[in-house]
Amino acid sequence: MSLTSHDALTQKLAGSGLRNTPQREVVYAALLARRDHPTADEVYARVRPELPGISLATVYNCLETLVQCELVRAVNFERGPTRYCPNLHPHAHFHDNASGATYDIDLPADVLARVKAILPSGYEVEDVEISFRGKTLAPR
Amino acid sequence: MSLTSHDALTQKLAGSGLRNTPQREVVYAALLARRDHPTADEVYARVRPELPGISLATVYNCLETLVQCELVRAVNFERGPTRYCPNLHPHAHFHDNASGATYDIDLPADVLARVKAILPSGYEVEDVEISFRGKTLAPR
DNA sequence: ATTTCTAATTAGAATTATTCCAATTATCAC
DNA sequence: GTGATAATTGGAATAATTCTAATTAGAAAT
Repeated sequence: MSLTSHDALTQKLAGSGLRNTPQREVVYAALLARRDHPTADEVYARVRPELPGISLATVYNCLETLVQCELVRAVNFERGPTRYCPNLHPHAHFHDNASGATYDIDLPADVLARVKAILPSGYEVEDVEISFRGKTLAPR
Repeated sequence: MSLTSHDALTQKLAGSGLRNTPQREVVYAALLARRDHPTADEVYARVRPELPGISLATVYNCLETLVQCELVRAVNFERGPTRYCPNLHPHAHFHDNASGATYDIDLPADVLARVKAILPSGYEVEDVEISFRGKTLAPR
């Protein structure tokens, strides 16, 4: 992990009164290294070579912590396992039926605004999730 | 269940080469009767008085069948159990953090079109899901 | 440096929602 | 009615996640 993302992590954690740890570092680094929306199991497999003693429970804990301090987004698609995404820009997700892959789709601010505007008054939105399902024609 | 929804069900099922059954009838009727996005367990509880011998597995089967023939939508929110919705108009969902309730939010065609338009070419969309999370101010 | 306090991690058990399976029952076409 | 197929059933199995109690590590205070 680069110095800046290490610092960003430490700082964000401190902001929530949490410590940085080797486990949180490698989990976050794994998400940054391959942004293919891995599951907790996949993250576990990727960090074990780096930190062989880490447990799956800790991977779950670290991922949850990263979601809490808003460095990572949890992505759910139908009944599949939760996937994790370090992309903090507003974006939607596209799930390829055939391959099971998940792609980030940039979400322009004006479209996001239009979507939020469909809510009647009295609904106070904290989070919006937009996901597509379909097939992709060319390799991405 | 009204005569027309009975017929609609029988016809839709026939269209997919499937039979209508007492189990499918009561499950569909339960969804139409209370449109509060029940889980499979909740549907099971609601149909048992009507059809005491029905099994939970059958409730799951019926719900899946109804989703397949497009009379019902399956709604997933984060890691919660799947909920079921007989509203076929294009709509989004709003999840109230406090109560856990799910509300349908009408989705105008132009907004849906704008959302679909964020996809680059090469992405062929089959389904869009938009969900909000937040709190509601007044009782709905 | 040691103690102390709390946070974080760990291994494994438990839970939840769902799916699978093999056996029975119901229905349709003939 | 008979045979073929679809649907249902109860219970076992599964997958992902969460919980729990015990241990370890780190920071702060002495």
